[in-house]
Amino acid sequence: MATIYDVSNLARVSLATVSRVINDTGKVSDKTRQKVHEAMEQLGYRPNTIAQSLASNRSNSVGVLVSQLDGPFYGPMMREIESVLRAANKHVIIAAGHSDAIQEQEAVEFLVSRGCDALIVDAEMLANEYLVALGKGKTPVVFINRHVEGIDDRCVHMDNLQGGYLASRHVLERGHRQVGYISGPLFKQDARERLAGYIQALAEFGVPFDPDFFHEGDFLEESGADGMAKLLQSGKPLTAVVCANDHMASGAIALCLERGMRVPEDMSFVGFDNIPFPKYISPKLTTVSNPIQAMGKMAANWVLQQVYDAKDIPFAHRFAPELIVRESVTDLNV
Amino acid sequence: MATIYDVSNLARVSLATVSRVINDTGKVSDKTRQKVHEAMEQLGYRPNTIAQSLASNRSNSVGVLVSQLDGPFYGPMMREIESVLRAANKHVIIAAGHSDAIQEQEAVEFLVSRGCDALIVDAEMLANEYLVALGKGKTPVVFINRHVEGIDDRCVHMDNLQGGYLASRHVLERGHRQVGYISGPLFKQDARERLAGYIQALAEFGVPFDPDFFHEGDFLEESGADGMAKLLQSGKPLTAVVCANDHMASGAIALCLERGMRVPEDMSFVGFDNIPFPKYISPKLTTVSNPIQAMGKMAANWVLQQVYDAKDIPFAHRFAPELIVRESVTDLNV
DNA sequence: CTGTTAGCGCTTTCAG
DNA sequence: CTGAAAGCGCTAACAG
Repeated sequence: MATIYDVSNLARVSLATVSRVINDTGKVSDKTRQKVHEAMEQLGYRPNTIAQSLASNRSNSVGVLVSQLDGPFYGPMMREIESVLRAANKHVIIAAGHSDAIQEQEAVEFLVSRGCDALIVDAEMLANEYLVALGKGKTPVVFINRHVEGIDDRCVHMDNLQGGYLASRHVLERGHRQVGYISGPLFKQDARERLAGYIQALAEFGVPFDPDFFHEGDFLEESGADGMAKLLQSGKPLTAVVCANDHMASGAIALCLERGMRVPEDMSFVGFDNIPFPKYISPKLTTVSNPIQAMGKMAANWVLQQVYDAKDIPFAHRFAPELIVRESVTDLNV
Repeated sequence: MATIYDVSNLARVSLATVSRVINDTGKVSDKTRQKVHEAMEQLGYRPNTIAQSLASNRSNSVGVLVSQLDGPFYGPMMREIESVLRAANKHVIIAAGHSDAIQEQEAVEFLVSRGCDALIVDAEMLANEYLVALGKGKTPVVFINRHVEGIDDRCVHMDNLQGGYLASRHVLERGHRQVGYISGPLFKQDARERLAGYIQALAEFGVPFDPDFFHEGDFLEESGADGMAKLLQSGKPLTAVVCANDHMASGAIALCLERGMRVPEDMSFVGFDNIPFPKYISPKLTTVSNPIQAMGKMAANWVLQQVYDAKDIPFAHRFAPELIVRESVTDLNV
């Protein structure tokens, strides 16, 4: 492999000059630049990025921590991040936290110790204090999918409350008054916020919150079924259920269908996240979009801008969800 | 940040000795080792991996090229790869090819030029010749999900023919004789092999291949619907369709349901890949498992073994698919 | 067992 | 505009 030294020899210029044309830094006469380019071409020269990193104290790599690599959620986000960063010729180094605080912390430390220039972190389990400390550390970090007080400017997140509100208002507008809610685990902020949106919508329509219509799940499909079973057990005349994510909605619907109920005729559902389901499932789920891809892109752009001095890109911290009306809510007004 | 030099100072030993205890290479007396460890601890020393890489000519990073980062397919594969490699303290650098030959090639070159110690490549569009050349290059490469003649020993793949055969035999065994096939694009090897399995099964049951019962799709959901429409158009009494992947099966089933047919009563289906569908879809799809996770793990282990001198791990090149019988095939024998 | 000494390939002052 | 030279932090012979 040719080195910068070979190039400088062939082009009859100094190392420094070659380095200058590689990095397009400082002034180099067109003629010299030309010579250097020719020499590089001829030798098939490729800068050794490791050496560059060592000398410049920059790794040109960005660490990304997600909780899961699989699932319909993080893939699209990763896709955007990778796409933006690679276009800028940066590495994307991934690590998975597997929804476990210890693994998440290890992953963060791994990425930091690897000399990542910046981190994009989707921390599901790590405590706020840890994140604040991390945010104050030397390595720039942007948090995705989470809003942490005190480091607001480094958070890219969606308006979960608004999402929960939109979902709930939709069923209320369609005349439902016995509206259940299957929540995510309440130690998670997004779950709390979505629930707050539900409560806000209820209040707006003058519907009291009924504990019998509430279940705290864990965002997994099965807990949707469990929650549904619990809501049904109350014996009260439930007509609709808002679920804090599509997975739980899926589980809840499955349970209803199993018990011979029709959806949405007997029970309406709204999900959350708008994960891609196969087209032939029926009914098609009304849900709330989660702009996860836009957030991924934004986080990557933030890194480009903060760390790699990229041109100005308007930065948005908070992304708005949108209600996606499909077929899983029946209209009681007609 | 403390350097190895600080540690050697504090511990009153030489740089070399510190390096030895870090890498656990060469002989160091317990007492010295102890001193060094204490010094490292005290300074919170973390080796600079960039410098390590430069000096040792190893980046400790493995490049992974997948065609898509999203979708139900590559996530689980990435998960295994990341998990194995991080446990060995190696970087995983990802790049996406987006099912495009040029992007795939660029991604490969990006990863190579980044000094990855090895590559795990899932190349969808790159030509065999390119892969062979790549395999002969300096950077060790393992190919996943593809069998390339001439570099068999570097390929981790599944037995697609057997998979196609299992799927087809299943419907034949259940008495179907008018069996359609919706194929993947035939320029792809896996699509050809799966089709060959179908043809083999037909032959075994003495059923002639009928071009009217064949459609070449592109592995996407929509082409499943298109293909189904075409098969139906022949007017012949089709009773079952084998699809080269679950996505197309999904599209095909959707079309049948839309047209008022019942599945599996009026039309049976077998898919391929066993991607996770929500539980409440009905009927549950009979399909063929794709041991993509096992293959990911195997590829990662191969890298550990070949490049990082890991302990011996039995290596399997070819993984067997399994038929997963669920509810989408009706039994005509009863 | 331990220390000395060259580099790895590149960036970056500092002069000229 | 260009060159010389000093490292970046670490590994790996080679002596001892």
